[in-house]
Amino acid sequence: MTITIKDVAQKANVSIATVSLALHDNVRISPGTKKKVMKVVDELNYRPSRIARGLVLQQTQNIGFLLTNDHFLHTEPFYTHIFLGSEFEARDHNFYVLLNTIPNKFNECDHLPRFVLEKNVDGVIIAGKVPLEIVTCLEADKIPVVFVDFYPPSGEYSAVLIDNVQGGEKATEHLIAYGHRNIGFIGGDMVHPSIRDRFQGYQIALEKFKIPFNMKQVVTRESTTNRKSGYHAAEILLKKNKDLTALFACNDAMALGAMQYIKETGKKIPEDISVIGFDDVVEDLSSDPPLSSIRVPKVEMGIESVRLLMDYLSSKRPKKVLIPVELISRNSVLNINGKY
Amino acid sequence: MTITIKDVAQKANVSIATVSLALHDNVRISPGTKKKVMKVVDELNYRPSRIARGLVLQQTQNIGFLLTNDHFLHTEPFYTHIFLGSEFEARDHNFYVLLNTIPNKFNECDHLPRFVLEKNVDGVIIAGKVPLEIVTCLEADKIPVVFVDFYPPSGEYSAVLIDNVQGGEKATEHLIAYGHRNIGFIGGDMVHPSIRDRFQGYQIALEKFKIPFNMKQVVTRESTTNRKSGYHAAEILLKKNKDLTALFACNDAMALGAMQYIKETGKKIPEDISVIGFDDVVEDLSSDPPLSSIRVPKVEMGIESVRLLMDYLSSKRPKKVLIPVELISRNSVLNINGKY
DNA sequence: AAAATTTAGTTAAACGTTTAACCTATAAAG
DNA sequence: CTTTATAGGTTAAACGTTTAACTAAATTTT
Repeated sequence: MTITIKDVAQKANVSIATVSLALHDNVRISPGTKKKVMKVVDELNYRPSRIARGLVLQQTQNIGFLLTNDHFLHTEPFYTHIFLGSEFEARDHNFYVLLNTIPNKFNECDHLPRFVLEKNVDGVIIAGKVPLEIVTCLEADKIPVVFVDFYPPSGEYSAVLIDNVQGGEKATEHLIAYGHRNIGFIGGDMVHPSIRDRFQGYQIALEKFKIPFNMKQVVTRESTTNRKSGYHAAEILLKKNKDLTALFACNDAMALGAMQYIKETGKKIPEDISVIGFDDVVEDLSSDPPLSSIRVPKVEMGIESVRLLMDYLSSKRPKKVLIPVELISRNSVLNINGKY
Repeated sequence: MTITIKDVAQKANVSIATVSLALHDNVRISPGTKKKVMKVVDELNYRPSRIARGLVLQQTQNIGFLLTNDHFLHTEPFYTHIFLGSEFEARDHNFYVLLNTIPNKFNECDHLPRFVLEKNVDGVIIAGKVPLEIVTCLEADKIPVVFVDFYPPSGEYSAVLIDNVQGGEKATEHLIAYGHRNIGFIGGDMVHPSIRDRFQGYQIALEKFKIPFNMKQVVTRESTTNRKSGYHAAEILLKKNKDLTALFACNDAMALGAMQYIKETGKKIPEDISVIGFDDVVEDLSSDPPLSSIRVPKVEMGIESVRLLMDYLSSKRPKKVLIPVELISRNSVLNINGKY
């Protein structure tokens, strides 16, 4: 029913080889025949079957996109935006992106995503932290891999990483520029490298402006990085440090939790305490006041990850890209210069 | 390099046909040979190539998932959860889901998603409202289609739809059960059938409890359904109706906007005004107070949409499914029975 | 015991491409 | 005028499956 290269060949009165070569702009085909073929292609609205193509070319033109279930469901819209970015860029390279979430725990290579088992992808993008076993399994199968927002502790891979240190600096420097000198840091699970890097950025910024670093102004013992732990951390911090004028939370969820605690104690944001977050996932109008944050260009990260994969596919050389971040100034930070 | 059916056949000392038949549990193959083949399959870790399979079977085992750019980027996490549900179910049927966002405006069939042009899907799931032109184009290509959370004005299709009328009823009845008699309705773009249905549910509930319907307590003229229009609608409603004790917003975004307006006028939620939303996309802790809402089982909708597509693929008969919704009672609605 | 049926496999065609190897006519070189 | 090169195609094999049609041996039926 669906029209194939045969139909085109027949109607154009040439062999199917000629059609194929014409479509690939081969020099062997004269301009005249090329035009003739193209006309028929247009008339019949012919498109090569990607499946047949894939079979003979031994390539799938598919990219696997891997993240854990939790990351897909609960860290909206962070990873979904990265995914979408990868879709955009993949389209330009005529690739499809096959999403596959994996369980948070991973035991055996048997449970690798289908597209890996069935050799249905030319490469895989891994977004966020995943069980290391899966990396080992992919390694064994020699599947090209690009990591996004995560880098395994050992090995040499292509990766798209957020410049978290720079982000931590920018956030802290923004507070400093607005006159703040007693700045609390709300960190979560310090095992996660992003959090560590943001913390490092915080320290670098303090040092740069000769502000003494005080371990009392830092909470790094929360085991999670959600709203609840932000609330809890703010409580600890503000009870212990009466002189804090600003808080830097290492993600927006924690910042929201901190804001909630601050409000519940009857204090005003930003008049009494300024708050800045990280990730910029809180939509513009959905916190009160709108939360200043560090924007991470998620779609761009997805785009970049596909580029790195394409690059690796041809060069076989891993490459790392650091994605710069941007300060988004809204109304949760008060300029207190000259006030105290 | 990658092992094929030939390798298995060779090592098991049978023909490739035998391997294939054994893998499909064909009766022609004796249990002994079957076992022998399976052993080799296991040893070599063989998996049939889905591409070769697709070519001979003339089926892709792919499902296209279509939504507009806007829906993917701005209506988080609604459609992404539906998408994930479809991925789950597709996996069980050994299908892949190819996501493709389309621009909000659509001109010509040339710009159909690649997977349609290249005949790379056996069917398409369309989530949310899309330009009607695209439906026409798909119709012309005779591609099986399942709609989710949208139904085109004409034609007979498989569809997974939210029981919005029921939802409107449940929300309104909840308010009524809690003693509210003056209930405002915040609707958005009434062109969208979901909104109309939710409004209808509101009316049905009022009627059921013999509460007079008052057009003054209703805003249906907002052109969008976001936070901002919720804010605006609440303003109109509360200025006009001093006796309102509760608001039913036809989605959570508008509910949040309404809450913001209420708070800004110095009133308390739920003490002064109760608010209930719809969709339950606001995460448990991220509004203050936590917003009561009507939960829509998004993942289940995705699952159901794949089931309908599978069903259609074998039966060629369109089928519609109404998805029931659930009241999620949190703290934005006050029980005022006996208070007035 | 011959014929018919059943069992358990094999052979080969088909799916729709790509492309190396081959062919034929024409142009250029010797 | 013969040989060689070039231009512009065509033929056929290959990719990895599935499956209809075939076959040979074993078993059952007559």
